[in-house]
Amino acid sequence: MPLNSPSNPSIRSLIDSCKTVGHLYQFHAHVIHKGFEQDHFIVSHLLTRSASVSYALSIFDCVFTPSTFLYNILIKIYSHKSKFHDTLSLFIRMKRSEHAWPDKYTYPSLIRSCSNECRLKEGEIVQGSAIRCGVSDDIYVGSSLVDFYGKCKEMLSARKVFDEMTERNVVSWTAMVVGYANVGDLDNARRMFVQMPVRNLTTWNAMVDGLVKAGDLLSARKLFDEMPERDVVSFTVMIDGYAKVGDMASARALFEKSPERDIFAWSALISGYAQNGQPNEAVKIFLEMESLNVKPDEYIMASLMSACSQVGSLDLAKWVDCYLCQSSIDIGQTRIIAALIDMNAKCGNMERAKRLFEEMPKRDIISYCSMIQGLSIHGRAEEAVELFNRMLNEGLVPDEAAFTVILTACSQGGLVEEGRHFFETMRNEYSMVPSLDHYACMVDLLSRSGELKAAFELLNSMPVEPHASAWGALLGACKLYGEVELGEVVAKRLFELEPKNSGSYVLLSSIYAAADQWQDFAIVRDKMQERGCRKIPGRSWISHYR
DNA sequence: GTAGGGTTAG
Repeated sequence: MPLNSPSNPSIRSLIDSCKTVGHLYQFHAHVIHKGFEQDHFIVSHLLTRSASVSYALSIFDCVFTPSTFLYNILIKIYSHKSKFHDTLSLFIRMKRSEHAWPDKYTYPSLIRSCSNECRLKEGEIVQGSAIRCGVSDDIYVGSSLVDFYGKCKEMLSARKVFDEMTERNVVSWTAMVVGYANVGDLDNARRMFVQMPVRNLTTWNAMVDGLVKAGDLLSARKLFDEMPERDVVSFTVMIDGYAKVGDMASARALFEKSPERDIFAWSALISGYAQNGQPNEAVKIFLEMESLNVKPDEYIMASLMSACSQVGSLDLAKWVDCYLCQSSIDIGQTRIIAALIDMNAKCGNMERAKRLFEEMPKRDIISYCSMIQGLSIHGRAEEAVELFNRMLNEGLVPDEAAFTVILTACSQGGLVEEGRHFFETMRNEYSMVPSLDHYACMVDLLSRSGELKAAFELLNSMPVEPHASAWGALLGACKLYGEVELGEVVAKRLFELEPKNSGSYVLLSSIYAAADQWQDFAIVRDKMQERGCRKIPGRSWISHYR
């Protein structure tokens, strides 16, 4: 490698020709071998090309007297990839150094690392430091501060910085738009958007995203259509918006129209399908993406696993599990482990789920619930109860969802006493107000085990109106246990709640039929026709309650 | 003299 003069301008192209991190390592070794590791020009290029924070630090630490330039480059790398504390330590090290002093280039990165974690107090101190350094009038410093206060939802402070800026550009204005949109103040966001002298693509995207996040899809789409130009971000923002409200047809249409598809766009569509009950479609899109050699990231894999959980296919789950383990994605992340456990548990691979679960350094409520639900789905209610108790013994505080999971498990396994116990525990020990779902579980549990009177009393004691499916569960049980009188009362409530639902009429009529009350049978069937509802075979929710 | 900073999507 020709490297005679350390400050040779061709050094940049030499470093740029390092295609992989491995090449860069080789080049770095060469630099050290030649004794050029003190050359700031070479080191700055190496730093900007280094892929990881730790590697950047190792290059940096070879330099005896790092300059302000080098500190600034490293602080920027830290502000993008590291925790606030590491960035701050670097800043303190810089201030103590005799060869470097913070300047106007230092602060934007430092402020950014405060914004990343919404460190309001620390950011204010950094702002004071910038003022003492005499760099607070810099447009980059000002814009970073506007963004920082916006991210911390302190729009009065953001406004103050913005108003006091001696010079503003499209970035400063956009930061204000983003800030207002973030706190839900769409009026002011729009006002800034209209007032600003120049708007760029980022500004438009930010405004569209603000409207999407506020749930105003119509205005967002209107603005999207008015955009002078659109990039993949513009499309992704809208696709995501449609996916969030469940309008997958519009999301798909825009996805097809998007001229470019990056990982965010694929992710928006896949997670949209996964979250809106179309898991097969999610898997299809994933395979399409994969065939185009786009490498999925952990967000996409989490969506895919959620889709698999819904499909419940063991083969598919095994394939995804293998795919994930062979990929470069770090499967140590809580989010990934949780999704893996959930998928394996729901698809019936309890051994794999259990191993993942037990190997976790610390188990949280989410992973416990995945395991409990998996056991419950596969008819292992007693084990589910055991696991729930283990969770309590570990000192974890169950939330509403956890109680829904355990009550469902008890209901499906016919564990009446345990179900009652957990229902009471929830109310008394954790002073939680049972939700409609919790009541519905209990009604279902009591109904299935033949305690129809208790179920009826529970329904009537509810502080809020139960949803129809809870009454439906009881009506189904009335049929099962031949309870004509109670069935009549319950059916009457259901007719009021859902006059068009044929299921209740069908159930009541078959209760009469089973009791040989054919006259009543005919009356109900007539009433059903009169009200214009038809029996839709196999589609009614009642089929769940047989 | 080379090299360094701020705004958008999960």
